[in-house]
Amino acid sequence: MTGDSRLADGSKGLLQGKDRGLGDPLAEVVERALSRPRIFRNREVMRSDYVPGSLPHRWEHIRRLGEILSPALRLSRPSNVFIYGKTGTGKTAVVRHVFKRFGEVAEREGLPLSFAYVNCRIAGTEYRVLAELCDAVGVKVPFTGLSKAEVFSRLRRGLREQGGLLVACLDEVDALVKNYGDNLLYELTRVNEGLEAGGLSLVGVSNDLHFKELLDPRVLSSLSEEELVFHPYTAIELIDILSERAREAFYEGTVPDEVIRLCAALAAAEHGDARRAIDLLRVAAEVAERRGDPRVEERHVRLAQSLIERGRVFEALSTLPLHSKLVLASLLILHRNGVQTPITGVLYQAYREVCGLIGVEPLTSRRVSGLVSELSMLGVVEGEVVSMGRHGRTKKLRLLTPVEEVEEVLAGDELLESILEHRPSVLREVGKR
DNA sequence: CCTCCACAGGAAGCGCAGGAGT
DNA sequence: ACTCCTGCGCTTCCTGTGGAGG
Repeated sequence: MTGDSRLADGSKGLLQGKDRGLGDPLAEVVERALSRPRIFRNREVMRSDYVPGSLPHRWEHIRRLGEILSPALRLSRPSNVFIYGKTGTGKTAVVRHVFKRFGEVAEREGLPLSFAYVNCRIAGTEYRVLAELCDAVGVKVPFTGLSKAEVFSRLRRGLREQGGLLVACLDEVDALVKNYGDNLLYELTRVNEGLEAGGLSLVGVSNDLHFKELLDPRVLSSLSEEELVFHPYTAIELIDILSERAREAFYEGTVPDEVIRLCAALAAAEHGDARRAIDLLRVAAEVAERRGDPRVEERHVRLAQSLIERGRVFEALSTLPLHSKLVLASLLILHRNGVQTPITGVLYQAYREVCGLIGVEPLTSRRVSGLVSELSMLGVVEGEVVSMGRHGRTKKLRLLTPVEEVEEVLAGDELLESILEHRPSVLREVGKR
């Protein structure tokens, strides 16, 4: 994910010493690794998918969710719950915490009760969400090949035959609904009809506060029989969270309070995202450890901040499909030639030329405009719709990512590297205006 | 005030891949 | 071998629109 150690390494540094040639190239690395002052006691604790034993400042939410779901322990179907709040406010952690505890109880008491956690954005499609739910009730379905209706009826049958309860958390449901509409949710909220014993309870989780507006009123009322709202953490709360993690993750005295306060303050400034705060502290500690410094300091945090940012950009850009890269390359070429904010038409022409240079069939303008929107959702470019009167209505595009970073990514690709020096003929027309 | 440009962006549908069932 | 299903990337066709210039 963001700022992982591969990126934090700075691969350039690794290459520089490669030809010294004498002896065992690993000897020094091994020695340094063993002798270096250690900062991490337990790295796991700082990972983003770690479920902590206690969640500071979320006791109330845990208790509420526990109360709502508690009928499950008596094998009666709990109300559906809808949870919303921004990223990194502890929604997922709270749900997982409650699921884990209840799961333990169910197992101890031998209750026919199971808990499923599905991240809809990662699952990606309605089919895969359904497949994961099936999996949770012990029904095996193939990756693909069945109609959704078939998978759905198998889920139903599974629930009926098992006669138990399934409490399913659909994390990031907004992603599902935005792409596929609320059909699946509607079906799922109705799955209990005609089941005498057992059934399905849903815990919907969304980052998007306006998500409710996308839902059919019937789905909404059934999904949010209960509601929980998570507010962003304040800087003070983040300090507690980080301190608690730090106590487990690091050796004593290696992470001073002011470092924690800095990480908390930086993350609080960006919507109180606890995950960001934890990532920042983790990467800062990794930087310090790699440099052989005995403790984490402010400069490590600053460095971590830029590493995470660059890592995110690099990751996002280098995994882009070919034509998105070509669009980006076109934008870069125009930028290099002094056109910082080209309009759609100019970009598309430059793109077609670029395609011609490397012998790739260009996509239609409609598709390219879609790619541009994707890039702008990634925060790589910015598009502002402007009206130029007689000259129509179009979009002014601008690179948001620093040029050098885009160059770095594109230059890594042989095919693209060769076109970056191109001087598009569109420029002449642009010059005329 | 009206026109009309140069697109934005929605809707629908196509062809293909990957896979299941028969 | 054949049919049927979904997802995906894409094209085609379309309607909508802010405002400079007439």
